[in-house]
Amino acid sequence: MRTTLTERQNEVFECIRTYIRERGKPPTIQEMARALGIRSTNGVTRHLHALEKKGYIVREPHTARGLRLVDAQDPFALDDGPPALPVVSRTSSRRPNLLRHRPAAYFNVDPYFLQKTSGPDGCIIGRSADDGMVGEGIRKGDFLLIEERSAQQLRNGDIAACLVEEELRARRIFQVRGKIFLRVANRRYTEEEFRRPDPGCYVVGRVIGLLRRM
Amino acid sequence: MRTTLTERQNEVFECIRTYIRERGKPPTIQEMARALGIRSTNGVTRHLHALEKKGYIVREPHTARGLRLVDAQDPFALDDGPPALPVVSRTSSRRPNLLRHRPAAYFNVDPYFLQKTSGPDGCIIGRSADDGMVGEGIRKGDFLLIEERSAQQLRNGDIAACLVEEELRARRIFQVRGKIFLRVANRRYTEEEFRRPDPGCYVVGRVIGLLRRM
DNA sequence: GCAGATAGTGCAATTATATTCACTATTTGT
DNA sequence: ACAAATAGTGAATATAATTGCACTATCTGC
Repeated sequence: MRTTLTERQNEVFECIRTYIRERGKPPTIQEMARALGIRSTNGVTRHLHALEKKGYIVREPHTARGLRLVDAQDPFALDDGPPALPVVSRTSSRRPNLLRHRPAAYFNVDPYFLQKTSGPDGCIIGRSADDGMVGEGIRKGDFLLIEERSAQQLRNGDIAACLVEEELRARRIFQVRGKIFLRVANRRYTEEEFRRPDPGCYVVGRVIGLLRRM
Repeated sequence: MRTTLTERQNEVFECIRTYIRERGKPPTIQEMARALGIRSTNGVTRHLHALEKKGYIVREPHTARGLRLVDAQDPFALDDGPPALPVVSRTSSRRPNLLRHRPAAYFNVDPYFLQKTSGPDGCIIGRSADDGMVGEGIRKGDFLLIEERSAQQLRNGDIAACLVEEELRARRIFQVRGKIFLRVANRRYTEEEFRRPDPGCYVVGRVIGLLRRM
């Protein structure tokens, strides 16, 4: 049924996804335990049960690395085509200039969704990395239409797309006295706070639309 | 290095590749033995040594499924252009044949969002008339990508787009004994129930995607 | 004829990995 | 106030998987 994930469960999921992308195979339970700072393999097992019940992974009992992401062909291969917006690939908040560097794909987006903006040039697409904004209808995996803007250009209460380390997150942004607050719309997640120039948080821009495949 | 493979070695390599494509992780040595009709794991190990020495795989000693193809990448892409889908205007459930009659607009939708379907021909766009599915991330005013299907073609639990009188609603559909149940994901809304041929309710199809302007 | 690559069998030793149980603690929904 | 979901520790156990050794057999080029 694909219910939403808790913050911790999302970390587990991302840990698996990262591992697969980097090493070409799913992690073992102990490797996950190490990566997540959990000292008991059973702790991880519980998370896996939860992820499986919620439909994010499929498990194959009694087999090493017996684990598959349901998300499936996530590396949506590079399809070229007519003018379109770049779908940014995973980028670190510490290297924001790489954002447009090597897009994972390009999506055709109808101009209707780009109204009010300066046009398609200043827009990119990114993928929501967690469920922090389910309360506002933004789910993990949704493609966010982002109008690139610096933090200074955003107003308090805008929905911003931010890179927090390796994750792209949609959040309501509030900026007060040199601090950035990223407010969530999901009780299982917590508000985050950053000092203004913080390499761990890069504001990509304002979220002006959303695309979802179901 | 990359010298050429013997016929048998190529069979081993293909066996690995197939396995990874189908199961999302590399095979164990015993699984390869079984698949190749070799009765001793050591027989396979020798092949793996050969493949590694020739540069076709990388091995990670002492780890389950500790194996990676050096090659990688089998891209998939089917692509035409950006099809334009009709955005249906207000229609009554009593005149479903007017659905495609005078579209309010056309949206270009990236083929990525139409994958898994028979193509753009059977798809239309409609606008969610209420907040009955906020719990699943669908809000009033969202544009629903709808794969046109009759009620019979939908499975219980699918998210369906239905015309209820003048309103287009997204709902989880369940059909039991000649009745249609439209389940909501919002506590403020109530489940609805219809007899199968009910002019007050017309099932347009399955919701396969979502577009939102913010 | 013979070294060297190729392709196996069968078994035992040793890790790696998954599973289960008992127990604690916090948060969330009703 | 209570049940259920969430998040964990720690230890014991069973199974899955890799590795190593000894031995056989067929090719190939020189």
